[in-house]
Amino acid sequence: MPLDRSLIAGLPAFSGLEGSELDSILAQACSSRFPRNSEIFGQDQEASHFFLLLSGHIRVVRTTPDGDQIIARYINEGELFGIAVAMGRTTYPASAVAAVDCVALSWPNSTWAELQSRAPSFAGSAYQTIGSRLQDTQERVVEMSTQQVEQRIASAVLRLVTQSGRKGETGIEIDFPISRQDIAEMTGSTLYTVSRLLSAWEDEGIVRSGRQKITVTDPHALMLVAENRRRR
Amino acid sequence: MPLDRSLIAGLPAFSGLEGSELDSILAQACSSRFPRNSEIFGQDQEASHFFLLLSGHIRVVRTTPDGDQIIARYINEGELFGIAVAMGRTTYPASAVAAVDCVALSWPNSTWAELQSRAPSFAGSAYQTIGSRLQDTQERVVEMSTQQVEQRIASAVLRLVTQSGRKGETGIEIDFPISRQDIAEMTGSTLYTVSRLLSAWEDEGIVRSGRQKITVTDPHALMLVAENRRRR
DNA sequence: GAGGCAGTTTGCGCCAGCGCAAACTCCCGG
DNA sequence: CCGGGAGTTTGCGCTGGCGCAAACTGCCTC
Repeated sequence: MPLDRSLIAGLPAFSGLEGSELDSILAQACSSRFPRNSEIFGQDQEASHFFLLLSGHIRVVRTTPDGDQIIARYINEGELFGIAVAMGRTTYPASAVAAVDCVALSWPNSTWAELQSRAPSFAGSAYQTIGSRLQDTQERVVEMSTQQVEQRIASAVLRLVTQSGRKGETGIEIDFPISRQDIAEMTGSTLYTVSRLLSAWEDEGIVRSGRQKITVTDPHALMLVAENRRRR
Repeated sequence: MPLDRSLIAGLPAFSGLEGSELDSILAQACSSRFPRNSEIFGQDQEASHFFLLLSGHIRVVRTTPDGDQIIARYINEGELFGIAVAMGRTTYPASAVAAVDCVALSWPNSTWAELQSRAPSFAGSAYQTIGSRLQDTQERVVEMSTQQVEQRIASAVLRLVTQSGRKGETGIEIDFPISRQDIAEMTGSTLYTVSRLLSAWEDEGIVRSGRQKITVTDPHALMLVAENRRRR
């Protein structure tokens, strides 16, 4: 089945391209479904494709030699991922796992060079993506170096909520299942500490949370926690 | 004074370029001296130029709103830095300070687009630089999340020694002045802890260290420390 | 609707690493 | 050669956050 250009026309990665360009880019792409918890590519695997997430949420995970896992980031709808080719890498530096059922476009890496010359604005947006991920990661290093666990966890939850939030009954909720363990792996802490803090915040009326679910009821108060300015 | 192409001909960033191309790239560049401890550009400053370090060592520093400093990385001879333009940024995300007297080439950002089309392999190497910095930074996040302070500091010293090492009398030494505080800012620890560990390692015969100076006498033993495999 | 499993909560004890304070040492400039 | 300041060392006490263990809870399957 042919892919419709309306799938991608609105995305920033494709802004400034002609409709006909879009069609020819799409002609080389392939659309796939990835069920929840399936692996889209694995760490250190030969990089063969790059991807664009059409719908769903993806967890990017790095695993250390002795089995510790770290969540590098979550990918949201409309974002590029697996763009090892744009960094001149031949393997994926982390694995990508569908946090919910996902649909993604993929292109063989061999199309990168041609795409870059035919649609430089597309390549440019890939480079910008990498640049902003470098910024985010640096920011994370700064947080881990200077802030204590409570602030880091508050920041992480805020980021999740603003980037992947959905309006719910009582506040903004993270719109994919996320466990205490996941938050721990994003913040360099432990599932126990995350659980204790979420409980404490719930007592203060800042969040409501349950099994793989977090709703922020008072974002402003959570910002104060993240900045270590909350009065207790 | 005209710049000689031999300055840059050997650098990976310029591999695969004609001599005449080199000359025309150099014609747009400007060479500057930066005395030790001077600032080359400041964090959040409008990005006007990108740079190539010809000689010396540069410290890239991020400062938080409440005054904490983090060393993001050190730049060695032959490396690009300040390439905000390649990431589509308009400001420098960190400041750059000369760790020793330095000489660097600089180009106005306005030359980037032209350079990219005339010497795509040069631009490509800039993108690769950004990609590998992203990898390094992710690696640092993983270390900070999973390893304890002693291992992180050992890894940091090893990295400094392999990237900026110089053979000395009794071992390999870091060839620019570096304080306990600097190491603390690279590893998310404190100058006290760094000092204590260096003292302990000195007792074990792994390093020798003094004022702003570190010499690794037994790199293999230090690797064991970094991997948490040393027998005590 | 009855398990059962995956995820969560909470008590408890512990220790790695922080951070102050004070002393020390080395280097540099005059 | 002397003085001062920057960088370093070390003792000491404290505590944030870890990590085990055990109980609990809610969801999904059969």
